[in-house]
Amino acid sequence: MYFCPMYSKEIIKGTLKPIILKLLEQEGRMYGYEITSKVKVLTQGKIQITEGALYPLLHKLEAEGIVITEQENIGKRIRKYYLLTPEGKNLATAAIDEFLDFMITIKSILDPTANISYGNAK
Amino acid sequence: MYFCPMYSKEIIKGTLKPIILKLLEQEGRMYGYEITSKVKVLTQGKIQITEGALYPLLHKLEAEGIVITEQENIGKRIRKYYLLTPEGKNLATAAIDEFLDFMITIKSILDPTANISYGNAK
DNA sequence: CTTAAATACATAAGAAATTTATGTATTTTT
DNA sequence: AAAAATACATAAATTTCTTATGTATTTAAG
Repeated sequence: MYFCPMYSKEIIKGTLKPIILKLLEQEGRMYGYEITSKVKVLTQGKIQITEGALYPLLHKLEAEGIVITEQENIGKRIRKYYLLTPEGKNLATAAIDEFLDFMITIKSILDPTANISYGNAK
Repeated sequence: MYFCPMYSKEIIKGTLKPIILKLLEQEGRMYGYEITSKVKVLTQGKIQITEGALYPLLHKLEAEGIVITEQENIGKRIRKYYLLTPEGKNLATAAIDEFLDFMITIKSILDPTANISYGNAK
């Protein structure tokens, strides 16, 4: 039985950052591998963040002061937790709100019927 | 009074193709400039497709057999209409469905509360 | 017990999508 | 008469992500 294929690659463009910021906002702190597995579970395998996309983005967010890191030793392995800075929290809220708003806009084009509302508008 | 700013650039990545395919499916045929203005109006200026993104994409869709063109002379100006081929219509339907599905998935992460449904699920 | 899979990080080369900039020319509005 | 809108187009640069590769530890499976 086959179900839940991954989305085509182009479609995910631009969504990684909001996803990561949302998860960090929600969970307080997360490490890289944890983010990929969490997203995989949450999306039933439909979104699989690649390491080549994740780690450079996390490093960039750190360089920009959006996140800070805490290292922990798990046995002989290193685990690097990422946390939002106060500035990062503001940015996260803004980025998530913008993305949700954006999705309403896109949906109004791609699925116009869904936009007809009678009294239960936002 | 200021409202309706444009979305940040990153956010729009990956949405151009589904938008164009949807509009062509809906309108039957459209020319490039018409697509940009229609999208601008539909989104209250929040999405402004740049020509540098639009035209190369339309040419690519043509090269791939997803659309065909019809030229018309408006005075001394040329207007190039784009139409979906039968193959393009199938692709359009698939791409739009995938995108709508993708948005449900993303929304379940970015706005988990919106996902709690009691009996009115799709 | 030893091999494969999972955990956990990282980076570099290349592809793809888009922005920014630039160009040409006509038509309409101010 | 000039500015803005219409209408196309392309090229260079940037951003974002994929693919590929690398290292090393820990757990599960055969």
